[in-house]
Order: sequence, then C-alpha cells, then structure tokens
Amino acid sequence: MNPQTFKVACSNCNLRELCMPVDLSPADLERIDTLVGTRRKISRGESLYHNGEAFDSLFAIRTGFFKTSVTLEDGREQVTGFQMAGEIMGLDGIVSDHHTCDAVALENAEVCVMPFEKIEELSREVNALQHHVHKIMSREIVREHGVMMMLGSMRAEERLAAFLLNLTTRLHARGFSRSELVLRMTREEIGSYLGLKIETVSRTFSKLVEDGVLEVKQKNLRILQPETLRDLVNAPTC
Amino acid sequence: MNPQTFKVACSNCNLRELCMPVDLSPADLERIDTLVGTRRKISRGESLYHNGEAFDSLFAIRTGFFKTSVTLEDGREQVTGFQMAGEIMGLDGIVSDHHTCDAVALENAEVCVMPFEKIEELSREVNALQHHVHKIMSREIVREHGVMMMLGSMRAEERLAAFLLNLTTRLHARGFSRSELVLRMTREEIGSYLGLKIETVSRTFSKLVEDGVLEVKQKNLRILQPETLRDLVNAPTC
DNA sequence: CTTTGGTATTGAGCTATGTCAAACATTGTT
DNA sequence: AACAATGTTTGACATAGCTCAATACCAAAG
Repeated sequence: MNPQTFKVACSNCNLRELCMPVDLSPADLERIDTLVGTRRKISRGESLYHNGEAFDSLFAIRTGFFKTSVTLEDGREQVTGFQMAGEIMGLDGIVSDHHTCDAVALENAEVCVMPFEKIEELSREVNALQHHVHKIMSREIVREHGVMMMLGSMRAEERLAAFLLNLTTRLHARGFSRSELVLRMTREEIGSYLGLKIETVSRTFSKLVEDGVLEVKQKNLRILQPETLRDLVNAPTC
Repeated sequence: MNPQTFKVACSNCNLRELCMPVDLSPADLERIDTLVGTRRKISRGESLYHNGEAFDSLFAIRTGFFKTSVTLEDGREQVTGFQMAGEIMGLDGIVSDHHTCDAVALENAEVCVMPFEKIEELSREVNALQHHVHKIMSREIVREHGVMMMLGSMRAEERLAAFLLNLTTRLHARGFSRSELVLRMTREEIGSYLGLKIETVSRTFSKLVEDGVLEVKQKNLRILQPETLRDLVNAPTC
C-alpha cells in the first residue's frame, strides 16, 4: 500500500483542532469524518464561490489562502477578509441559500467540502459539533466587529498595525514565525480590506520601515518591533 | 379574566414572524414557547449586557431600540449596529461564553430572554429552529459585510444614504412609514456607526436638506426623494 | 419662566488620505 | 534575453472630512 494513501478524514487531519471541536469521543469522531464529502482544489486566482451562486456547503481550508469580498453595483470592491488553513468559509450563504460574496484563492488551495445539510443533520446528534458551528459563526461576527472598529475609528497606521498583528497571530497559531511572514495578497487587496488606497498602504509600509518597526522586501515582511505595532493599535495619537 | 392577561408566549406574539421560524407545526410551536424563560425591561440608557459579562442567553427585542458597540482600550467607541423589535441580540457572546460588546437601550425596551442552552437543546429536536438560528447568525454576518463596504468604500453622503435606507426598510417591515421616521440615536451615535465625526453627520444632513432630499426637524426625518438616496448608494461620484 | 446640560448646527482653517502621474521592480512569456 | 503585464513606490498636489470654536436649540429640573 502506498504510504501516501491516507484516508481522507478529519480524524487524521493535522488541522482538526482548528476546524473541528476538540474532545470528541472516538465514536463521534468517526461520525465527523463523514462530514467531508469531497475535497476540492482551487488554483490561485480561481474562485471557490461567488456572489449569487447557490449555497449548499461550507468549506474548510486545508491548504492555501483566500480572500472574500463584496462588490457594489458600480464595481467598487470591498475585501471582507482573508482566510487561511483551518478556517471555515461560506457562512454568508446560509441566510438566503445563495452566496453573497466572492471567495478567491490567493494561492493554490485545497478545501474540504462539507454539505451543510449534513452538518445540520449531524449537529442534531453530536452536541459538540452543534456548539462548534455556533461558535464558528459567533467568532466570525466578533471578528467583523473588529474590522468595523478598524475601518470606523482607526487611522491608516493603526489599521495596518492591527492587520499585521492579526495575520501574525493567526500564522503563529499554525506554527509559523511570529516575526516573519509572506503576504499572499497585493497592496491593493490590503488597501481594500483596510479602507485605504494602495498608495496609502505603500506609504504606511514605508513609514513603518523608516521607523525601524518593519523590514519589507516585496511581500516578505519581518517585524522588528512588535511592541510598537501593539502600541499603535491601542494608543490613539502617537 | 382580565383580557390583557395573555400568556407570555411566542405563539401569540405579533413579532413571531420576525424572530421565529415560520410554518411551525402546532406541536413545535408549543415547544418554541418554552424558549423564552423570562422577559426583561431595560430603561433608556441602561445596558442589556456589556463587554466581558458572562453570556448565557440570546435576547429577542419585543419593544424598544438598542445600539451595540465595541470599545478600544483608549476609549474610542465604535457603534456596530442598531437593533429594533423582532431582532436578536447577543450572538457575539457565543464564541467565548462572554459578551464582547455593549448593548444599550436607546429607548425603554423589553426583551425576551432565551437561555442559549435551551435554544441548542430545542434546536436538536426542531429542525426548523435549528436552521433558523443558523440563518440569523448568517444574516448578521452578511449585514456586517454591508457595514464594512460602507465604512471602507463609501463617501459620507453615501454612508448616510445607505444608513437611512436601511433604517426605513426595517421600519417599513414593521408597519411604519417608508418616508417618515424618528431617529432614536444621537448624531454622535450615527457618526460612530458610519465612521464619521458628528459635525460631518450634521453637515451631510444639512446638505441633503438643501438638495431637497430630506426634511429634518431634530430627530424627525421625512424622506422626500427616496430615489435620490438609492442613487447615492449605487452611483459613485454624483 | 429661567436655568442647566446635553445635543445639534455652522464657520474657518487644517490634515490625513486620496488623486494623478511617473519611475521602478518583479514575474512570467516568447 | 527581451518583453509585456502586473504590481509597487514615490512625489506633487487636491480635497473630503476632521478639529476647534462659537452659537443655537431643546428638554428636564427648579
């Protein structure tokens, strides 16, 4: 038997603790395994789903990196988030049975497709899963509160600092360095997410470099003064 | 028997179609009635819950009007939403068992207290309720996408227009006029929600009055040209 | 009726961010 | 290697929205 032929299952997935409830009984774990119907590969630049498309599944990211965005009639795009391994996508589609945003892979990606009917079915029987689904949705709501705070009340430098801290925190939870990271998105996408124009993003990066807070070489970042970033997010005018 | 002594129950609540699933069997409806443990009155200015407080219930607004907000360490407040009769509050608390925002009544209010454990319990047995809870959370996520779009990509006039249209739409769904409304929040709260300073809110109102789009007498508004508001939200620079 | 405190409006000047434009870097393609 | 396409940085200038300040308004309390 080919050693690479593992069963496609949550039970032996190294991301399980990120997308699934912990402390499951072996029996429940086995049932959870049935949630993932298929896997799907999405190449960089392709979309996992888009606005208007019928909703029937949630997606757990196995590898890769996504952005989600909403678009106004006149074409203005607002990036609503960046998603990485272990995170769940597609929650926006539940309310109307249709997706209301676009999800685009920023690097080649693979997702676990979880039919939502199955999730609901199993949720009725596995309490931990039920609560987990609620928590995931609540977490997304709370995350968006943070974005609203950022967009509504912070200045450019604070927004960028908050963004970088958020990214490194999530990357660190996945075993990456706290101080070095590679941006998967363009300056324009960062700008859209932060409610800033690309030039402002670029200038703000440059300022942080001047101040010795960051090292920037294209998409490669090194955070030299994480405390300064943290101060920026908390303190108002400084 | 006093004719005003109705049973406190969803089954005879005129807001049921707003907060509860429709098309319930009489049996399920009866079970739903058990969700609401108690009612709670909150006077204007008081808070229903606040950041850090333990979470154990969701709240359905029976009467009154609320704002929710998050606050930064340095005191900056960001209003994350305004809630009215029939809407559900408290979803932010699920993920961490603690609320992460403040909910304050902007006018005297009464809410139905629904212990979340009970909701989860009953959700396992009443499929329509389960799906309803999912839809409510998804709706909140989608709503917040709209706010992000507003904060990140719209100009002051567009934001105010979007805000007013959103308010009147929701009020109309509750039987109020589409063109006349009374604002329950201050200009400052509007500003916080829209990411604008109070002076900008005031000036933008004044501009819309000058243009003949609105009549404003304190908190009383009359919308004279709803189409103009709609155009404002969709068209970019006009 | 007057006072008081909160709220709203308006003006004048300022600034952070946007706009426009040019130069530069990087990546993938022929 | 040369090229095109895309993305990034930087400069000069414009402006939407902010800040500060004065005035006006309104509701509740005395």
